[in-house]
Amino acid sequence: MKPLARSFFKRDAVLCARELIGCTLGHAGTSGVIVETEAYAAEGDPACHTWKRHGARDFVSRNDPGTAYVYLNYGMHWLFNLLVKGGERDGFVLIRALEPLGGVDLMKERRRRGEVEELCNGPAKLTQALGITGDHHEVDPLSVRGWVLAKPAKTVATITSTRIGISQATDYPWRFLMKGNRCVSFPV
DNA sequence: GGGCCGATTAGG
DNA sequence: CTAATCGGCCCG
Repeated sequence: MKPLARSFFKRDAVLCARELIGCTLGHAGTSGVIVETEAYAAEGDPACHTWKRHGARDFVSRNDPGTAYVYLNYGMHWLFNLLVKGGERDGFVLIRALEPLGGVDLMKERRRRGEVEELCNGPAKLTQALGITGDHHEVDPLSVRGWVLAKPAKTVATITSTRIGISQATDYPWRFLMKGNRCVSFPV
């Protein structure tokens, strides 16, 4: 397990989303293996925030690759993305599910419920379990203390499907899951 | 300023 | 199936 380099986020956003499967994400005493992601492209993707929001476009131009893009959805759920920039396609990778690894008791405390496999099997569940909020918007996990972002020793088998929970560009095959993992949000 | 909508979740 | 709950966007 090696820490991800800045260059990991300096390439095609869709490729990056696929390669994040199997990587470890950690924050504030908790960590998990990334088992589900989705890619959103800064250009030409109606489902990406950059399509409508000036603020999102500004975020892309202002920040370095690897920076966290955290936003509030439905007025109550924080969703965690990583900025990909400087490669073929700029964009974001939404982290949608983790397999809990470390600090499981702390996760349960923060979530106040759940079987281990339901602690992080959704984009808003995992931010709650890892203690990620709007305070972490625009922070850089690659250089800020308390964060872990690391690569697995071996490559993992992934499954590709269309993105879920959106109403625009529903046919893009930009959702990635770890093959056979039970901690994904909605199994294919 | 008002109305609408959403990359979701838990509970009935 | 729906309520919860609020920032950003589009009007006007």
